[in-house]
Amino acid sequence: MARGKIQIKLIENSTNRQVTYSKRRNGLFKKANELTVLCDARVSIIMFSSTGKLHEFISPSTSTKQIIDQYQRTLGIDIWNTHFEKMQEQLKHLKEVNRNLRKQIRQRMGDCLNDLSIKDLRGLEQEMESSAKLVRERKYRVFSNQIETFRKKMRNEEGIHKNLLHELDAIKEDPYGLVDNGGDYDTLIGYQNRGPRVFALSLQPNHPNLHSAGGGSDLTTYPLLH
Amino acid sequence: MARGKIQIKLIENSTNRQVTYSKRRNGLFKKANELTVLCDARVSIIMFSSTGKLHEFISPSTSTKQIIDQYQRTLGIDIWNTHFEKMQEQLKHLKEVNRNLRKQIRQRMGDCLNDLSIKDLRGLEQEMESSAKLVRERKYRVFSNQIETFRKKMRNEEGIHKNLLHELDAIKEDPYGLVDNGGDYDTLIGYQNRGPRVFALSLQPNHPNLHSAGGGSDLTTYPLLH
DNA sequence: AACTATTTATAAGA
DNA sequence: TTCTTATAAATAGTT
Repeated sequence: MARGKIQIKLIENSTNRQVTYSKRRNGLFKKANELTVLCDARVSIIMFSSTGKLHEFISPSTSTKQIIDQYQRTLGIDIWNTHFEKMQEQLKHLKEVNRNLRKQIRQRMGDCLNDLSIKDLRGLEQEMESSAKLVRERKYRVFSNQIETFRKKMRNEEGIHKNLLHELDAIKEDPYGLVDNGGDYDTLIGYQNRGPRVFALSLQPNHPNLHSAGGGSDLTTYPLLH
Repeated sequence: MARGKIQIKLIENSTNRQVTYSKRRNGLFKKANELTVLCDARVSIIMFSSTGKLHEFISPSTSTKQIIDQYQRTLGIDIWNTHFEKMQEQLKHLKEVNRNLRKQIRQRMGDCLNDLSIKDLRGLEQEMESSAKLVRERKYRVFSNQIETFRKKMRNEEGIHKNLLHELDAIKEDPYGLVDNGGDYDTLIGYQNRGPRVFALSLQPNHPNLHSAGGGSDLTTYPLLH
């Protein structure tokens, strides 16, 4: 429209086309903006170049989403709304279910009983009693399991303790038994090998180490005593 | 842009604004069309006038839905998805809450007790016992209310019954009393009016209708648990 | 990206 | 709304 009229048909020269696209795009957006301001309108322009590049204009007072939503509403079309509304319904439903669940719990806590008939109350009471029974049984079961486990541990520890006392007695009754063997290194070595047990005993005389029995760490004492 | 320069600001005169909107809209659409042809682009223009009227331009080779879909895809599917994903998260969260609520209820029904420690079990048991007490108390209360209401009704009916018997006796003692009254229908009518109550009593003597007392709904527990 | 001759859009009036 | 037209704005082709 300057330096010569052009026909409105595809610009063959790719570079020219690109340039014209850019110039006219700016022109279009400028016009759109002027229209927005002059006439208090809301305009959304979305365009893709032949190379697939996206450009958009949106009136400052709004957003593309708003425009498209309103567009849909105006045309009564449903592009995403089917999906969207389904989700909203699902949400609503879940909230309702949730509310009911909470109510149930409250009823099971002795609250919110006003809507219940005698029949309901009787049913609820009986159910709660039998449920409480189950809880109680479970409690006893867990409890007695623990007791049993503890007893086993105790018995085990008692055995260890008894053995240790026996060894201690043996040592006391023959305190010089080792000296009789004189300079025999073998025996000494043997003694040293057995030493740790004694040291363990004498170092922790008041610590029948209950923890070790479970297995685990102190592998020295436990295996030898059985 | 002719016959005088204008400032780009809202046109105060409503008629002028309307005219300008129309003219410039045409101009914009013409430009958009030229751009489409010259540069092989695809353009979507959606606009709303200040009065909410919708106008749209779409390049002949495509459709508004296509443009909008491509727009979404190009932007990384993220115009509605923010909203959308929020909803999904909310959904997920609600489902989780739901799951927990159901678990709580199951525990209160004596099920799913495996994860609970003795402490938990003890707490649950005590709570359930005190709750059961509340339910029981409520049951007694509703029940005794109903008994009381029923007694009142009974007393009332007994009174009516007694009166009727009296009347009957009176009639027996004076079997021709009616003749004395001659054609006076009042007595007869009075008797009939009170009749239905007697029928009601005699028809449901064994149905102290317990359910109806609760009034409300059976909104309770059970349907939700499955 | 800048320039500019020319075309096009359009404000105001009819 | 549409037409007219003087004038502002856009822009094709050039640098």
